[in-house]
Amino acid sequence: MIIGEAARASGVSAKMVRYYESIGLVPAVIRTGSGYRTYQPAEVETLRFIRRARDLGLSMERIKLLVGLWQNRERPSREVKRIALEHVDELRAKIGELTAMCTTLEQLAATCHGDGRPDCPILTDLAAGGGRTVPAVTTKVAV
Amino acid sequence: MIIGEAARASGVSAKMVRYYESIGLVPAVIRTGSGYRTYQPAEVETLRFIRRARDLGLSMERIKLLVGLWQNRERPSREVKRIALEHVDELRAKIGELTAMCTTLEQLAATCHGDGRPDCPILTDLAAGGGRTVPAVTTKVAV
DNA sequence: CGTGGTGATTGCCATCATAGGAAGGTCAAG
DNA sequence: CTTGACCTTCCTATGATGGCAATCACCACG
Repeated sequence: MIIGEAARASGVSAKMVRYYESIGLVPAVIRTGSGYRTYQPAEVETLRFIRRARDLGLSMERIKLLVGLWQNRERPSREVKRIALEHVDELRAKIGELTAMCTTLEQLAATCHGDGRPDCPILTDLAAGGGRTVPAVTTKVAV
Repeated sequence: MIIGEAARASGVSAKMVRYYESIGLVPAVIRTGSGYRTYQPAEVETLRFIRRARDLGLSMERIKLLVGLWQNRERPSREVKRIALEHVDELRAKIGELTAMCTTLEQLAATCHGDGRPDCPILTDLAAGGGRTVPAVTTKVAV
């Protein structure tokens, strides 16, 4: 299989396949005489694994760990679970942040009549400081 | 006021103040003879406005619109409300995505015994395809 | 055997908002 | 005058991906 076929079979774009190889997430594969990358079923499966992990919002760093654990038959499941739960914690934190923002904005919007008149509590609040906004604690979870 | 003072007074870093100027979010300010940017109270207030909008997770694009509306005394509050509600919709969508990911991962983690044994349903599921994962619909809301 | 079309290769640029640093100029206090 | 804090511009990096361009490889058809 060459890269386009492996891409279709795994759901990872050819571009991303090369990128994953360049950052060492997957090892370099065997090339044909003319330089085309060739993929074995096991390598396609790894790509699919990575794709699903990304769909769950895991960072490259954690996916790297998981791929390593996945390919090691001796791994303790404790490790895998720990990584998964760390990610769950981050997801929850992020959800909390977004929810707080959403709530604040909804409240502001609710008090804005939203017609042709210029006075607007949303702008007033942004200008004055609205002490109830939650500062954005930037985390790494971005999907 | 020079940039460091304006930064402290507004909560926006000096670095970001220059960046906002470079992208046209705020107009260029008057310089001293030696090239230092000088800030008037009104300009500091604008920076504070921007900072609060960012704390609510608004994109630069929307903040640009809001700053324009804020400085226009004739604006219809309808416009402001529309922008705010668009952002609320995006926040809700993002929260939904993250929640789905979180739920999936929590369920997987719950079925993993997490001890020294190597068998792990989390890895099994990632490898096999776990049809209940929600594909990551990338939106622009990232805080 | 030539040619056309599809797909591979590498490499560079862009995103978005922010952080860090280097190299050099400016200013106020000691 | 020196020191140190501050300013200036420019460059680089982040994370994951998309896009573009030049060049090359392959297959099928005439």
